[in-house]
Amino acid sequence: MSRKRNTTLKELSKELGLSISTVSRALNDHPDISLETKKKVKKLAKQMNYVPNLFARGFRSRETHILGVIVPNISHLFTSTILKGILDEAELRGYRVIISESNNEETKQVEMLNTMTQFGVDGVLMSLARKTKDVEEVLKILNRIPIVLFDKVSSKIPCTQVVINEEEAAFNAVEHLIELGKKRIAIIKETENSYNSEKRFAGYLRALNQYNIPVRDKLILSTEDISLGNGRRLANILISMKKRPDAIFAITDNAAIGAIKALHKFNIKIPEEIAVVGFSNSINSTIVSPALTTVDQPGAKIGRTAVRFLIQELENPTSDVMTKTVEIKTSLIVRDSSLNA
Amino acid sequence: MSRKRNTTLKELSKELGLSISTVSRALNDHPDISLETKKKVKKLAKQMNYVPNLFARGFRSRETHILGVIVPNISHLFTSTILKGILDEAELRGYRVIISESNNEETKQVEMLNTMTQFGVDGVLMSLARKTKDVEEVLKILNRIPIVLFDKVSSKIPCTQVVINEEEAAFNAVEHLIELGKKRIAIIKETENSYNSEKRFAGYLRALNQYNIPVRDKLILSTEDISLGNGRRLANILISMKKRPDAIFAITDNAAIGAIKALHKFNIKIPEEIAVVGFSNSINSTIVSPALTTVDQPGAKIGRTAVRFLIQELENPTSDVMTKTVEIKTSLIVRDSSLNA
DNA sequence: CTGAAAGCGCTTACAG
DNA sequence: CTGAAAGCGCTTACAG
Repeated sequence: MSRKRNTTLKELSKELGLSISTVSRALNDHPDISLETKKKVKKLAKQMNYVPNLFARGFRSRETHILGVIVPNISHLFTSTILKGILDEAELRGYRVIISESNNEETKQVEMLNTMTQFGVDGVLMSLARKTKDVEEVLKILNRIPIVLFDKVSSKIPCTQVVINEEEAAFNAVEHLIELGKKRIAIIKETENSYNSEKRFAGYLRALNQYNIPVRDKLILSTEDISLGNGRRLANILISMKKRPDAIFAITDNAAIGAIKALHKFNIKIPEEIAVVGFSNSINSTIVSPALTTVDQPGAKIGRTAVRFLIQELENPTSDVMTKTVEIKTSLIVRDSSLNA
Repeated sequence: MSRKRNTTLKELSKELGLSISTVSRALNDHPDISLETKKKVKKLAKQMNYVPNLFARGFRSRETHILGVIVPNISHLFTSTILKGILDEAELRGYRVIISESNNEETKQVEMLNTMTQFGVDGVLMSLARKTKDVEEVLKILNRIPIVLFDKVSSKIPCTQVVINEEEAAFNAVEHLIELGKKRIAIIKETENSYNSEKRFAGYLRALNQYNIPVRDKLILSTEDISLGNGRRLANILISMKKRPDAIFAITDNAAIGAIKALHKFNIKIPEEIAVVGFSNSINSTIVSPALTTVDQPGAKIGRTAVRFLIQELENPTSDVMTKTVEIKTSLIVRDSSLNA
């Protein structure tokens, strides 16, 4: 099938007997051009199905109006919700979005960052790969184009960072358990000191301290990979204790759901004997029974906010280095796993 | 923060005292250039952190190596799994991917298609918006660049289509229920004749016919929006029948899960009294209890296949119009909702 | 083996 | 009000 080539300004100008410049100006509603000419030009343009080659335009102005997005894993519900927000907001503002995955590999992340700049993206939105240690390469790119980090961020990279109020969210979750009368509140967190895990743990500690509840090391469990399986495994450890906890705060929904499954096996009543709270408000949290109390993270809002800050930076290049951290508010969704305790 | 501009060939050539052409050729390993020159050039290029401007390159060759992707909704797990496959395969073959959403609106779909061509994407991968009726505009675009459809497709668009074996998958699911000894098998499907719903319904009918089981209109329920809530609602109708069905085949997991929740409320034993089978193998299907028997759709494979066909078409533009339909095999995952019945 | 020049499609300062 | 020309960064046929 032979493809039609796109109509160009040249073709239009030849057809009209006008210069390319005039045609270009007419289409862009330049004030110099007479109304009559504009009409004529626009009419033919429509007829010949003219679409401007944005590539050529961007090439000249050194602006592509393309934003790069790098995330660890696109098929994570929370991530794709953020992406939705990014797409919406970008489109609204006339930007296109190129998305790629780092698969949580630091080398891949740097590689993607490099090809993105090669492609001439105007800026990059990025959620860091797990265990990103060496930020040298990222800083190099940051010298060339603006970057805005979201969700998985790092204080080692001086740029705008959009996150949820992790610490406060965790505090609220644990406070909720305390208000329920729970005293022995276990936490399931990550071994590695990821930004998110650390903050949520800090919130947990602050809540206990504020309510004068002793922090018990035995009730603080960690796992490398905070999955459903590991949630189940760690919950089993908690269940086997002589003095069981009366609540479990897992820093992800999946781990919380694993815990629920484990409690179920042992016929432990949720929330009467042990209440469970998760983090994310994933779809699963409504499917599991009892439905899971969890922290709702407004993904789309995070995405939209990140785009807004990036574009602001792009369109005001004179402003100072942006290094602010923007916190998006979360809310606790109380469901059966911690109700009527 | 003042941004460093990217190094250009011009800068390199000035520094080296060579012409731009020579530098370009050296970097591209043109056989004409002496090894010595190549070494010198490459060394400086690395030193000065030179990255070719792919934009300029693509602009000249009229190939951007960017693929456009349009999906109804990115934050659908199945969709994002397909996207994962698309990203992987595209990257492997040196293509970038621009993603956008149609939000299931036909006008938005056309709009996205237009801006994508404006952007100069080499080709488009698309899953159609629900109820896409007017394919005129799509055909117009198809005259300019190749399109490959996946998942939500339409026979009205003459191009390569990548789908799962919907009909056979549904057949297998229903056959499985029949082999369990079920005789009154209800189906929950979509009102509207979407490609997927129609095919799955056809598979259902074929299975019943093949096993000489009468098709009962009362057991065929439809809903506009095949959601969890509607699954629950329709299941309630089935439950209230004098002669209840002994199995429910819902054409989506969500609807199946809704059905399970409804059965649960009425203390109906699953699968002994009523078995349930879904379609998608979403994460939820393992979270719900009993775990749901469902059809696994290899999303990543669909994505990868679609990319492969598109690129093949791009790189062999001489070949005839491509209109083949590629079917990706699914498999039935049997879980507790239909086990030991 | 290397260079000067044209051209991809567009915009825009400069002339008229 | 309109046009000729330069230029964005690159590749490549044409000369030498």
